[in-house]
Amino acid sequence: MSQLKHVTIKTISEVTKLSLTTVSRVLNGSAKKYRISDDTQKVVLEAAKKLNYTPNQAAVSLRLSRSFSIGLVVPTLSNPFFADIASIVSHSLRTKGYSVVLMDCDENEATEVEAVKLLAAQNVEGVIVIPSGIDSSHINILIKRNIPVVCIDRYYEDIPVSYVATNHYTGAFSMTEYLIRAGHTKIVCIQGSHSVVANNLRVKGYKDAMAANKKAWVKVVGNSFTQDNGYIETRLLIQKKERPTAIFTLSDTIMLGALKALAEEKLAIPYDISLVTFDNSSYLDFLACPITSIAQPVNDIANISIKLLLDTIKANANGVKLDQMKLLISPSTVYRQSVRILK
Amino acid sequence: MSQLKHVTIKTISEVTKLSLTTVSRVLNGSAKKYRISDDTQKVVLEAAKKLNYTPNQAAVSLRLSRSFSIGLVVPTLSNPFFADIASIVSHSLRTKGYSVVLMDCDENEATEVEAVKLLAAQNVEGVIVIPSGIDSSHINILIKRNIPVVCIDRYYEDIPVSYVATNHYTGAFSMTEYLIRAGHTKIVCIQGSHSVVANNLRVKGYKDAMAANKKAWVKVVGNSFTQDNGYIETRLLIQKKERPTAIFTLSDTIMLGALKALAEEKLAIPYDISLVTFDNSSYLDFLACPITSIAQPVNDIANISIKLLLDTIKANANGVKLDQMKLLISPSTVYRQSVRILK
DNA sequence: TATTTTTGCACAAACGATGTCGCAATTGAA
DNA sequence: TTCAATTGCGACATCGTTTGTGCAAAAATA
Repeated sequence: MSQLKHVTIKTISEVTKLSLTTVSRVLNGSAKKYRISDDTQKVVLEAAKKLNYTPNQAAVSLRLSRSFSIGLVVPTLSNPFFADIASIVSHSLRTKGYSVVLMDCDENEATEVEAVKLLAAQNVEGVIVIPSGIDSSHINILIKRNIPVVCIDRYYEDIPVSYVATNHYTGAFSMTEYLIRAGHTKIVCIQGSHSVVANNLRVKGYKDAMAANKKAWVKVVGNSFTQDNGYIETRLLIQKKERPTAIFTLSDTIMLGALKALAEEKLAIPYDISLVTFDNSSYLDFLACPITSIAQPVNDIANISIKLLLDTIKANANGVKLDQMKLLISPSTVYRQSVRILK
Repeated sequence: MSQLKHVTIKTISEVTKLSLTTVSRVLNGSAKKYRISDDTQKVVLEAAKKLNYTPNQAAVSLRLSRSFSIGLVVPTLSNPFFADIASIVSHSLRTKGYSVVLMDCDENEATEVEAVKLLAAQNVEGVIVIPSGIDSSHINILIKRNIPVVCIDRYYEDIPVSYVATNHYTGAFSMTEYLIRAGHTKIVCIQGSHSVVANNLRVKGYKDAMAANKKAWVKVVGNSFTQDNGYIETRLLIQKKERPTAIFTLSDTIMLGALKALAEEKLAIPYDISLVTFDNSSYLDFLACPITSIAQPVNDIANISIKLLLDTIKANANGVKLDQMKLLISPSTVYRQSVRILK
């Protein structure tokens, strides 16, 4: 069971009869700075290749006190929105020389606290977090250790971290206005969870748009981002005498439930009732009636977060403290055929 | 700009007037082994707490030559199947003391090779990889470095790594038999990419089931796991004189395309045509007609992979080489209302 | 030829934590 | 009182890198 010994610069040094120093300098690219001759460089490089050398990152990290890694904290990757962000973050950061330590928190706040502590102990150089909950105290662990943080989709009043999010408010506002311009007056909003800031902003956008257009028929129902919620609320809505002319579901999950309820009652979209939603899942195009939806700017959010984090890290390294940034990215609306034009 | 100095065991040693050795022993739990008195322990622990000490992982790694981290290589998290696996892997491994380094390869083989190299350099203790491509040479980098590997969903003939996958063959076979038992004879299979092993196994399952039941009308069309592919092939199929009675799409993406084509031609499921698929996305329940589907055993696959990897790591540490395992997990079928019973 | 300058490389000290040895002081036995 | 055993802790080397400093030999200048 020949335990194959690790190849280190020492190995190479012995093989090439050159000092550790020289080998190190060639291998980490500072050869010209220290005037290592081309011949010597060639010798080292060849030996390294032949021995299949890779530097020991732990040693490098220790010496340089840099980890070359960044933490990514997400509520759960089962949510496509978070998964898409994770996807972009992961391979974008890799091209910039960082590896990504993933922490899936299973939508559990306590788990998130643990995750953050672990990341702090690992000396990650920065953290992108999509918070699962309300509390912010764990983020302070990172702040105290001077680790740059960028939040996605949730804003903390009390701590100075940058954040970037969809502009839920304007998204919902403009979608509601679109319905109003199409002649709808009885527009119902089926919301998700009250404890989610994004939800409340969307609701506010809807309400403000209704108010701005002097619509009296303002109605918000529901309480969770689930298909069941959408199904139940829709069933209740359509069996009333005064049926809404349009339903605005605040997520695609809710929308699916609504769809099922409508199908059961043989109500056709958009003839019998109009339906719009938030999220723009890829399957919307392929439903019996393609559904008009607000699309979260996933790419922008991910890329801006990365840039923000990297800038903060760089500034930090130079002793500069960057101002907190609060970025709201406007979502786009994807118009399909689920809204009936009433006027 | 008071650069707050890192708190190390040295700091604690100075504060407590105890030696580095003693502090270290208390802090890493080997106090009783070295007979450190309770008083001393208390002193150290309190100092550590007050100073908010966390061990430097790089130093620990270097010293112990362990990284406490495991690599996870996925084609892309935009695919919910991979995202779900990543989700489970991430928080399950965390509870076992490992952190997960995520490598999203954007479905690009070259990127995957780079990702694997990076993981090797980081001395991860093991790697779970869902390969993007056919080639296996990069996996050898890990093998050579004695890093345990478990593959998901793809089997390499030429290298001794364990793998676990859905039993695509039996899944497709039994679904096809179900259609046959329901009286269907003209069953078309719309496949995904030929270069994906999973696809070919599913196709084989379909063909074998048809052959086993002496059905002459065997027909496989299509060439990619996309909605467009499903749409185009379905349009072609339904305008022929001899229209199939059932369509078996090999992924939900393909299914969505088929659905669109059927809706455009006002063909109702299951009255005019039956439709079954592979993947079981959560929205299948909420389509106009809920679609019968094969569900990949995501949880089992993820958990078994983890167990396999951890076992291999443990065995490796003891100098034992575990046998390669090849596990095929049978998928389940979720029966909904998209199949018409013809007899 | 003598002196300065440049070229090419090596020594040694870190980074933070762990583990092997060893030594003093305390306790117990004789 | 004496010697052995036990208790409680510290000095030091080490893991694999990087880097400031130093010092020969070669080249350039005088």
